[in-house]
Amino acid sequence: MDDATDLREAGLRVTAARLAILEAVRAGDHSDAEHIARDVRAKVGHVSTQAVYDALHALTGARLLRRIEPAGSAARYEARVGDNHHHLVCRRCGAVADTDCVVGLAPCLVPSDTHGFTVDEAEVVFWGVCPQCQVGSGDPRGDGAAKRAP
Amino acid sequence: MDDATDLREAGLRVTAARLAILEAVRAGDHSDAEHIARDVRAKVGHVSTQAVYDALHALTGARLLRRIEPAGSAARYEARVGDNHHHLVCRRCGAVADTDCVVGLAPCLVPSDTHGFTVDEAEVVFWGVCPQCQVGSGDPRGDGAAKRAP
DNA sequence: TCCTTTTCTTGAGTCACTCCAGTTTGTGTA
DNA sequence: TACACAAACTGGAGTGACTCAAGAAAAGGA
Repeated sequence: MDDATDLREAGLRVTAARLAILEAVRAGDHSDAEHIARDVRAKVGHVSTQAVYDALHALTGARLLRRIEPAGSAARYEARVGDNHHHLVCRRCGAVADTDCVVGLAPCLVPSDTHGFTVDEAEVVFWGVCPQCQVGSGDPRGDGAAKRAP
Repeated sequence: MDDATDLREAGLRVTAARLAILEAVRAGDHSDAEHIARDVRAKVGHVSTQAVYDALHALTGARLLRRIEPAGSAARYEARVGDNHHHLVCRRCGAVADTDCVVGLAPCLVPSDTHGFTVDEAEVVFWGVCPQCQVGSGDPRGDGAAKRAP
């Protein structure tokens, strides 16, 4: 798969910044905007934070990236799109891991009572403690699920 | 059930503000902090925003309230605690509705691969469109999820 | 190569909290 | 009832994560 082609097919222009963002998201593991911006800058030099947000929005809109937002932390981005998978989030350090959908198709679950809503997606977040934090048993970063410390 | 007793049992002091907050959360349907603060002020006169946040934290910590945070909107609070239910969220106006858990006990789902995480809760959010928004097909101006544009 | 449209930059602004230090108040004890 | 003290509250400042706006730069079709 070629990023430039993907961008063009989505009707977006191909720029070094976007290519770098796509690459950074793929390399990073559910990175947040700040993290991605840092990676991109390391690759292509100066890129403004706003440009990163803008690109992230465009890429998310074009379904080239997926945005997830676990409660209590900033938005994260991942390159795994097109399938309907869910996430494991660590309550202590905020680490995120993918886990496959139990059912396969969205919405993979049906609520017991829809209250008249037309449901098109079921988002499942599994809260728990990651292996690293289990080992370090104490709170490795104090701040709970807040800001993420890799 | 008596709110004052609940507070005392949780080791919290009983104040007019806290009682009003509990009542406001119960009356409102998944209100956010701003909303709750307004209701509380209407009831007991002046209460600072910080006092509201502080009380909301204390009450959430004491399991008298539950905090939910749908992506893209501010934290909401609800008084239904103790059971493991899930939420329906409207993509247009941000309205939130409860739906019972299909299983009953947390975690009601088990991920296909835990990646070593010890999972204690599965949070399920069903995204869709509420009845009002289906009818008005535009944005009805729900009290809203604030910033989520259609 | 030119021109249009999209992207990016700089800078200011907003929202939803959080932190801090000092004051007030609810409660258990005397 | 009075008192002491920790919990609760106040006002103000600060922070992180974005969002908005306007002008400059770059991509890509003609």
